[in-house]
Amino acid sequence: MRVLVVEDHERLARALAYGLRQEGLAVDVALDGDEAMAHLGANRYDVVVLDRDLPGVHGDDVCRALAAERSETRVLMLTAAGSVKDRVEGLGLGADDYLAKPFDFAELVARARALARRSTSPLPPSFEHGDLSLDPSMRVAVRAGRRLALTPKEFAVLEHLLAAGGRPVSAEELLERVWDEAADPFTTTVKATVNRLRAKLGDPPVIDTVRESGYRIGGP
Amino acid sequence: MRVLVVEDHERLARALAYGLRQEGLAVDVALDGDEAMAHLGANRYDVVVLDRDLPGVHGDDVCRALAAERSETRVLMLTAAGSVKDRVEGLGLGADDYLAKPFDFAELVARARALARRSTSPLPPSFEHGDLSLDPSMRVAVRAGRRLALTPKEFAVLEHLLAAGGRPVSAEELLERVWDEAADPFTTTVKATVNRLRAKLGDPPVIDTVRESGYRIGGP
DNA sequence: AGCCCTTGTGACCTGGTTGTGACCGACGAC
DNA sequence: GTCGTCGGTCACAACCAGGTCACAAGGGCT
Repeated sequence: MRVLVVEDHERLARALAYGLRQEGLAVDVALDGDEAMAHLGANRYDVVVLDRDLPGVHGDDVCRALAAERSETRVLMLTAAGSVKDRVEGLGLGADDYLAKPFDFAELVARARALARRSTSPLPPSFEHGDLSLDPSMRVAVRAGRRLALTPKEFAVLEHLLAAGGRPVSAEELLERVWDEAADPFTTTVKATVNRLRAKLGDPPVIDTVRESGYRIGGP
Repeated sequence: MRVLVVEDHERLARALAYGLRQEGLAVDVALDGDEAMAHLGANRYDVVVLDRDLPGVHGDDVCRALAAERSETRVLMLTAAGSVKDRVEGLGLGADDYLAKPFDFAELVARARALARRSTSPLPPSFEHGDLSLDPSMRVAVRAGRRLALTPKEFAVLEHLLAAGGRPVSAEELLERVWDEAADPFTTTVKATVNRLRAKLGDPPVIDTVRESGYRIGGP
């Protein structure tokens, strides 16, 4: 677990770093806002312990910057002022937690740990093929930089073809996967849908036909 | 944003629920630990405001149970005792934040919001999208320099769509997150609310419809 | 009490999506 | 070359997800 301590009082900064290291955390120190920004640009931290009153770039601005780039890094803000108003303000800025000086050191550690505990987010799968990309979770398909307006069926068919990764997919398989169990194998539905899909995909062609076997995504 | 209030003093529970609803949150109430577990099993909450002293299943146990199943739900613990020792203990149990009675209501709300923000993904305290900006903590939405008069439900829906960051959000998901348990899944409520929201947002359109997938914030 | 704002509700409308069959065109077998 | 088969193309109609609207219940505020 990696922590950045941002605190302009050098004495306090050292004490914090020492204490946190004793707890088994990896700690870097920044003595002002600019230094903090530099560290944050260079490394990935789980938690930033951030003094609000800083020379140079203000603590609030560091906080805002992190929020603006949707960083994974959590912010635990420290402040001299302990009034309720300040606390609410700090949380409003995008801080994830707030501690007023003077604080108990055990509490600081406990809070830092609580913040770091769940800071991971899984990446959704998406497909790329040449100038075509498709993101199922976003429900977005892009060809050559242009967003495609695909209908649900078209999107689902394209998704399956991409997921097959070049393997030919038969009409029966598509019927089974994309359509529901009421699928009538003797209709021309798949043909029609693929036809419309191809039209929307434009040139050069993406979907090849393999006679007797079905459709597949063409070579790059 | 969906919240479960667990508090055995009915009077306080009602007051909390009322106040949080005023803030535009969807609130359910449980009056003891067993009720709490039942609610937690049935629904997905962003935050649980949890009294520590409870009849039946103790607050600490509710907390442990959530921690054990690595739930996404954040716990904001309330306690009569305000000593530092208690606070550390609470955090150690898996609570994400801790508030001693008597507490300031504005702070409770701010902390609940901050916790909820963490639970979905690390989100900035405010959203910007084109000429639209929205600040949840201030409950202010602005389009093209003009402040929008949004109702609580409209605001919450817009907030969720912005928080989803372009991912389509289904009507079910919105019902689940913005409305509380009293919501009837077979009604046209979401449609109507989105309709009114669109009208207030004006042109050009901000909310796209993705057929069979839901609504999403449109392209930049 | 009376007013107004918010929200829920159902009826109705609408346009895109999809299924369908007729027809066409390409390719391979002989 | 001729034929047969498979796949492509097209226009059309039905369907249904979603949009719109008016109204009413509920609750807060004066």
